[in-house]
Amino acid sequence: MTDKVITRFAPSPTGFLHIGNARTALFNWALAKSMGGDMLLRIEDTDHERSTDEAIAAIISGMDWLGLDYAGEPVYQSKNIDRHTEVAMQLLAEGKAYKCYATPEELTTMREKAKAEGRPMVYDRRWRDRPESDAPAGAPFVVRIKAPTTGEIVVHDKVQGDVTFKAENLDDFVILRSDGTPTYLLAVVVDDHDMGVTHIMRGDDHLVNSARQITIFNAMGWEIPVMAHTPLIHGPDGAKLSKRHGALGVEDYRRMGYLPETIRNYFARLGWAHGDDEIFSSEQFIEWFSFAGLNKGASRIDFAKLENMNAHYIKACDDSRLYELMLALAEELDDQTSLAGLKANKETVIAALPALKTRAKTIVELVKSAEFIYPSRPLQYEDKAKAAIEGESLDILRELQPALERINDWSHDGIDQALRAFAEQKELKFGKVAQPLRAAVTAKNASPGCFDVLLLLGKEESLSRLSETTAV
RNA sequence: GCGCCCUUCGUCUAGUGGUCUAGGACGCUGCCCUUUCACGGCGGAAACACGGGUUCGAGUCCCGUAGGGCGCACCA
Repeated sequence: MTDKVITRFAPSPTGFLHIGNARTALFNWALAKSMGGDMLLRIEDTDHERSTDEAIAAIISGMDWLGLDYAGEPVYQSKNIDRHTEVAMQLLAEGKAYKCYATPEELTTMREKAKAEGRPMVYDRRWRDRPESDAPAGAPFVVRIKAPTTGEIVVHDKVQGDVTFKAENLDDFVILRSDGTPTYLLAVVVDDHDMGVTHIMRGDDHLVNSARQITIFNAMGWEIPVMAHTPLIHGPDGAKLSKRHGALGVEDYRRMGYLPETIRNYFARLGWAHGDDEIFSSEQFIEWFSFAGLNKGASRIDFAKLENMNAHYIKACDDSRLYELMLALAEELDDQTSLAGLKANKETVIAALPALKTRAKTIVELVKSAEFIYPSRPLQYEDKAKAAIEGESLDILRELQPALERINDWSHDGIDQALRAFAEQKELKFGKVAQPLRAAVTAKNASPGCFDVLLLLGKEESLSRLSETTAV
């Protein structure tokens, strides 16, 4: 039991589940699963200003959508504040931390001076060894930890290797604010320890934090968990992922029509590799996951590749599930027209899916491609479709109409034979007949093949649309 | 500015001193298939940031330079 691997995902609820955090969760999840352990979820909600119930719900639903499960109930950091404070007091009592009465102004001056002298901007420990009697009576104070003043702190990182920081560059950071509340640095260490976390994997923007937190682990005499800092993901332009890149939250990806398995596979592959494997299941990912496969440098999101992978998973997806996904998306995007059309034509849509699947990169595109099944009447022709049914093509369609009406066997073969016979009789290339017919019936310039479409719509509907077209 | 880290095709990456005239994937592109759009099949262009070492031999090890990233709060 004591050997069981425990990882944790610890997002702060600030609006949505950030895709970068989601990937961190994915890695933690895979790590835990691969070692027969569990991943825990901890909501870092100590910043009341920014934490909302909606944000917490977004994180949980995002995890759920991605299929990332965690053991037990989410832990809310805000509920452990008393415990964090208790630890701070213990450190204070043991002389491993001290009260600092430096004012904000003093700290600002300190930073400016350090900057001017080209030194790291660290607190100069002016209260570290001053006697309590020097304390200004009744003045506010913060509690700072006594960090090592000499030597070095080494983060033994499973991804980055040993990263060394000189003690002089890491100051005595605050663990308890002047209002008595614990800081993030303290809270995380206490929670990680109390939750029995054995492996901490987080973005490498936390590397310096880890060095500081090691100080707390040591001061408390707690075992330091295995640490791993994963590279960050950047936008297509190489800059830090931000709003202007468009898709930040996992919900954005869902709304853009990506499948959860695509997101899992793509983001697992981003910054991590198992040889040349590109497409793999979550089971394989878990089986293959190891720190060794992680890269050190940041990587950029490539939406073209993401789309390609999504197209792959759409093709592989079961038709009835795809239909449900289409419904859910139409609902989420409040696309009432599609929602009604999809619901009213469930059988036809599902029957059309095998042909539609190969043409869609996203569920959004898939929904759009199904529109020909339930078009508004009179038909609204897309420009290119209109061009395909003008002039001689319109004449051909008019002559074709009776030929189609005579078809008794409305099957793939039956339609095939009739159309080819018609083309041969008129001495037309087959495309001269099929292409206008397809455009006339779907009102689109891109759709499944002619036979597929006629078959899906049925004889009556097909002829109805055709006569509407030729009646112009 | 200070600290830490990173650097193979446009992008994601394989590569752990010889098998690298550097492999795969996406994208781009040529051809084939074809009733549109796609799918699919077969090809092509495309990279070891630069400069020094070490070594019989370097994409792989070391140093420097350049470029990039992250961090530098009584925020998390």
